[in-house]
Amino acid sequence: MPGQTLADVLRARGLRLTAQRQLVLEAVLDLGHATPEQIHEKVTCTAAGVNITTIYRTLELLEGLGLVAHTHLGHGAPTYHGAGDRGHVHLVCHRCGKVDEVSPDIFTDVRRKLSDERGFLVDIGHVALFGMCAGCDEEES
Amino acid sequence: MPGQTLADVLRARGLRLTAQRQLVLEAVLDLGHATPEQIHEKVTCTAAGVNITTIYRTLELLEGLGLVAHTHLGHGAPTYHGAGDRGHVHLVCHRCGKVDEVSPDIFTDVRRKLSDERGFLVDIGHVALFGMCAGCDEEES
DNA sequence: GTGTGTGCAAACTATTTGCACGGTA
DNA sequence: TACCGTGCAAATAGTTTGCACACAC
Repeated sequence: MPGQTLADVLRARGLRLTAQRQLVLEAVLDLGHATPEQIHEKVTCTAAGVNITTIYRTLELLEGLGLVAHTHLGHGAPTYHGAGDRGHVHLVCHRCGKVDEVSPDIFTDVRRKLSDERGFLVDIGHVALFGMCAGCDEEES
Repeated sequence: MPGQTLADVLRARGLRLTAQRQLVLEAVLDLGHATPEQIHEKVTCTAAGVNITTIYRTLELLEGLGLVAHTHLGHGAPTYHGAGDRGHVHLVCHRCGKVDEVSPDIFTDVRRKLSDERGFLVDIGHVALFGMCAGCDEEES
């Protein structure tokens, strides 16, 4: 029950629970991967009149609260997803733009190597791999 | 001698060799990882008056010719590098913004797994991993 | 009632496009 | 000479900021 959690987290910091904040969080969790604009669209379906500015401000807030996280999936459109989804790696197709997810388990070795050899701690929730998906690969030929 | 190559590649497609194109390519190769703006700055040192528009158009052209490639390294700033550098993975520090590189060899297993299990072909030249570098990790505590 | 959150408009950054001139081939 | 490439200005997309009103507490 995300609504509960949101209220709690907000209250704990002396922040206010508003319809917009609930809607934005709900939209993010619901859409899975979404740009601010897509979230705006979704929210607008339920509550017309919510400003895109509010979407940006709310996303920033929710990210600060640790409820959502964002990833850069190319060109420049950041996409947001629930922070509970931490631990999924994005596969982005260059050709069709489709975004898929895989378990971060396949990264275990890479993480260890980078940590040992470089002291670099990979943030799995923020990883995106670009390439070509199965469908587009077939068409390619 | 990239200049030679550039001339050849351009001629082969009936395109023209211009000072701007040479300068942009040189800047990209020289800077290693650079945003369009940084490239513009660099080019401007040598030849003032080159328009940022030209930088964008030239980068697009050079990328089409396979001479340079770009990667998204966060927030939305695309960075360009020589296509000959194909096969390096970027490590981007969330904290200090530093960009490091590692050999793509560490990705061999991941690539194979994704290819086998998902049919997804990872474009190594386009990979960026986010996280925290050794230096920032020490300061963090 | 008080102060935070929102909407609106404008500013800003990054990038793209249209058009006329200049330079390469 | 012919046409590509460039510079300039304006358009566009994405995001941020300032300010006044409204609503959660």
